[in-house]
Amino acid sequence: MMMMVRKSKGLGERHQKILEFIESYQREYQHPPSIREIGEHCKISSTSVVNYYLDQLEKEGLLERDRKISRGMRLVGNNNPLGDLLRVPVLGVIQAGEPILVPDEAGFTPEDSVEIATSLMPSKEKGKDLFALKVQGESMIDAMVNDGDIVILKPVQDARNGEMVAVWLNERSETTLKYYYKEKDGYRLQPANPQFKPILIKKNESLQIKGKVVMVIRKVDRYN
DNA sequence: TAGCGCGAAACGCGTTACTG
DNA sequence: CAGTAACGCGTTTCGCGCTA
Repeated sequence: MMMMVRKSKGLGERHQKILEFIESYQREYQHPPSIREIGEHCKISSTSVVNYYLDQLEKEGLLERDRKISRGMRLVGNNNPLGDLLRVPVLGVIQAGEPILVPDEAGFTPEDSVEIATSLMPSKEKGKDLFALKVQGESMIDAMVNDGDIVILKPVQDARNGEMVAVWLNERSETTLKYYYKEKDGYRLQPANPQFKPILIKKNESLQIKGKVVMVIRKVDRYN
């Protein structure tokens, strides 16, 4: 006998509508909608039904849910052509110009986070506990790192010469973003902007590498 | 009859706002 | 400043109508 019933796979009208709504809501508000908001928009009067559909979408692999957190849902699959997003915490601001004092003893203050598509990442860095810093200053301008950009870093203790790193200068209580070179009598922190002089660290001063830059998110100023 | 699609309402829990 | 009321939100339970 013929049936017009939905197959167990495949999406019904409401599934589609919910997905579209989540997507557009997310674009507008930068976070997912609540169950009640979905219901309201999709003409579903009961939260249990929305939950019911979200469960199904999750089973279909179109949605990920985190039940610990309210609004804990995320679209996956073809809805995001770039692939999964990785949330990277922005731990604070780092100087790429003259190094300056930083507010707390850890060197960084938690602030915000950015999402980057894993498909854009160097594959070896995936899954590491990366962190991000907002760049202030222009000493790395020739390395395509500008004031206001965000750099993604991998936490490391050592770096090879020529790598761009975030370092903590113990004796000076300062952080800075520079190219790293180890030399006979200490370290040289080289800016990429010829207008800035390298910072020379003598052997008796200590320096702590916080991480090396694996990716740069450029800020494009469209207002001038 | 069993299972699905759906709705109403109660419930639980964390956060925010108010108040003495 | 503690106590509590209000709120936002997700989860659970129950029940109804339909159909295979």
